[in-house]
Amino acid sequence: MLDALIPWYTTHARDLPWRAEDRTPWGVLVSEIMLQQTPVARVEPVWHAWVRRWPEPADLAKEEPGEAIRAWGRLGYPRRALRLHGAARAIVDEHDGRVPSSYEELIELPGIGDYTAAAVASFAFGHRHPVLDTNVRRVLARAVSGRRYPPNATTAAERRLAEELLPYDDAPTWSVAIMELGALVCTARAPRCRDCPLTETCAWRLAGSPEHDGPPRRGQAWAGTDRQVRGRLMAVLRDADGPVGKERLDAVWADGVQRERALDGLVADGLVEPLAQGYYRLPSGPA
DNA sequence: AAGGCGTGGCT
DNA sequence: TAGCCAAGCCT
Repeated sequence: MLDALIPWYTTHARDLPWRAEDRTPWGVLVSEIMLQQTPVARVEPVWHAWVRRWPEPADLAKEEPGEAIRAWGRLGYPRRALRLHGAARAIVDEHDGRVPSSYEELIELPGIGDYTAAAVASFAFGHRHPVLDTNVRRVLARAVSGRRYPPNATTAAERRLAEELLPYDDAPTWSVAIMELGALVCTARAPRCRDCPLTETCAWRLAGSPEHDGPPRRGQAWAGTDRQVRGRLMAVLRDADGPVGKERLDAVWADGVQRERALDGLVADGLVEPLAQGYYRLPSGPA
């Protein structure tokens, strides 16, 4: 089933740098972390700058964590930068500076969960692991299960299906192909079924493209949340050369209770380092 | 296991 | 316009 995926991929794949012939495991790992919840177009320039500046895990491991956060720029979810820095240090300390190749070792690294461990093991090392990201889940929901969207949380049935479908011959190419189809054609909001190589056998199409049934899909509040305040605080610290006085942080949000809560949260998360005299900076410390 | 966690483009 | 959405992870 889904035999048309790889032929479609060979003619429609985007030319992305972390897929190039000369890709490195470190470059693949960096790309996968950056791509967590962040679109390709925003990742690409930051990825180039990152791997040029830190070509090996050891290069990043020597830096302060704050430098990683600053280089992360506006990709969002800056905890990922902190965890990537932590992963680089763990790779140096525990793996002789080389990105480990096994799923079991990869998933032990900070910021690497099931998806990213499977993706790096597959795309950097050619191993066979089901790569179950949001694109794959959506394509399988439609093409196989006849539903517009997959369940909110990944189910055992989805894992079983992904494992059953994954070929033993060149699993990584199959995985990147189904991901690419989800990203370019079988998109969430307005799928381009006319351009889809699976359209004639797609269970969702054959069922008449029914609307989503099941519990509503969870949205993410933004305006007025602590996340918005945290984002503003981090922007000030990122754009500053050195320590920042409290009064400059106080200027980003009027509600003092919420502002303090957000700042405390950033400190607790290790994203901000408090200094004496009411000054703050991006973290210099070990973690 | 449900919710927190950034950012910006697209419809 | 205001949501919706983007290669998730962690607790």
